[in-house]
Amino acid sequence: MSPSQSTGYHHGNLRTALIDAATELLGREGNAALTLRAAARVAGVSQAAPYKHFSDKRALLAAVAERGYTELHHRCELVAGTTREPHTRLQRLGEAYVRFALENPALFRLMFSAELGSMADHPGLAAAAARAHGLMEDAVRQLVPPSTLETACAGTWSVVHGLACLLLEGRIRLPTGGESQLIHQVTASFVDGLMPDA
Amino acid sequence: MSPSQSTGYHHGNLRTALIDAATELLGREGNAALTLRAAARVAGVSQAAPYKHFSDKRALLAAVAERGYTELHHRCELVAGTTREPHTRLQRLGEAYVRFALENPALFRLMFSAELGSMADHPGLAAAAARAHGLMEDAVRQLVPPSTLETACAGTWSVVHGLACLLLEGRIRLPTGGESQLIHQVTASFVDGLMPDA
DNA sequence: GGCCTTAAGTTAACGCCGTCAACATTTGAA
DNA sequence: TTCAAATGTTGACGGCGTTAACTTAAGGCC
Repeated sequence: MSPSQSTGYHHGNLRTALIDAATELLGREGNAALTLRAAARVAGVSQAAPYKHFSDKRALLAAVAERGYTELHHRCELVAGTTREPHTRLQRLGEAYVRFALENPALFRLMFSAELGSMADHPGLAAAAARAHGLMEDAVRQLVPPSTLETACAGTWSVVHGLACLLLEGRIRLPTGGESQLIHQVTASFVDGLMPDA
Repeated sequence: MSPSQSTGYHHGNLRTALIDAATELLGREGNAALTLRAAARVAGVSQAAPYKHFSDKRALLAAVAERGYTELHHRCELVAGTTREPHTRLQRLGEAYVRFALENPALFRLMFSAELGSMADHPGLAAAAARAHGLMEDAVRQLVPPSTLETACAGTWSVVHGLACLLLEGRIRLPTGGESQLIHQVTASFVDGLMPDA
């Protein structure tokens, strides 16, 4: 019998079920609909049950965000694994980052929300975020001299993150060619600018 | 007698007082402390009074955000007015943007928060945001050919916005030299990369 | 100056939220 | 088998956004 089977009174795997429920609520109805009570309702337990598995609401949010970082990391790994050439690889990584954000708007917002509090309070979340970030750092390392690595890395992450945020909130007027082309052009021209001399 | 004088029962200028109160709460205690009831308490009126001036909480948030965009625009104007050389001007604009974000973290988050809903619901907010954005667009126009303006503009905004967000949420490990130097280097190297040929 | 519409306040209530204390049930190890 | 610990339940608290119903002050009109 799987550990996720319910036995009537005891749920079996409520922690995971709550993260599932929260993720679903976030994806389907947005951040405002993601409440502890709603997650409990979806999971079919009482309002206070989540407190046996999460110290407070932020702990559940952190678990959802952690799953988001893991998924982002997974997608980036796929892209990195199928692209050898360093410029192209970094550029595709950037595109994958932005695409992930646009496909999971509420989740992406949560992953960078101040609601989560300090990363220090959620070690698992910090680790998952660091793994995702590490992929990009590796790709940058193959393009720039070590002396400029930190700046180049911060710059790369900033462009893709900023582009994701601005598109997500509808702050950028889309040019002819649409979203995909803008993403391609912005990431491509940034990666070109990274090279010491063109 | 100024229109902001209270006459006992009637406040005199409650709308402005509520925006003041909300801005203060946001700055001193953060987003979570910014509630309609708290703003009303600070302004010294009852919990329902704000509804005579704002249709709902989001309308108050939009007014606060609008003020934020106006202040950001003001700061950027000062920088743009005192820097003639186009590269330097754009770079300083970027630095000013990031500095504004770091000095007003909660306000900056609100200005780009999905809580505000669509910009179409808040024309004043949209206009204030467009003015601030326009300054940057002008600076970019002096650096790149018209054919790449849109991409360059999106890229520029993305870097500075992304850098602001990541620093704000403590996601970037600070190199030796600290925040200011990182901001300077990232913006400078991006502006350098903008030029058609170095 | 008195009247009366209306803008701008008030109080009281509704349902929802996060959270906690007190209690109930199930599980598994001694 | 017994009993402690883990995992559930109910019911309550205060705070939130929001609304309805009521009260007060301001300002134009005769």
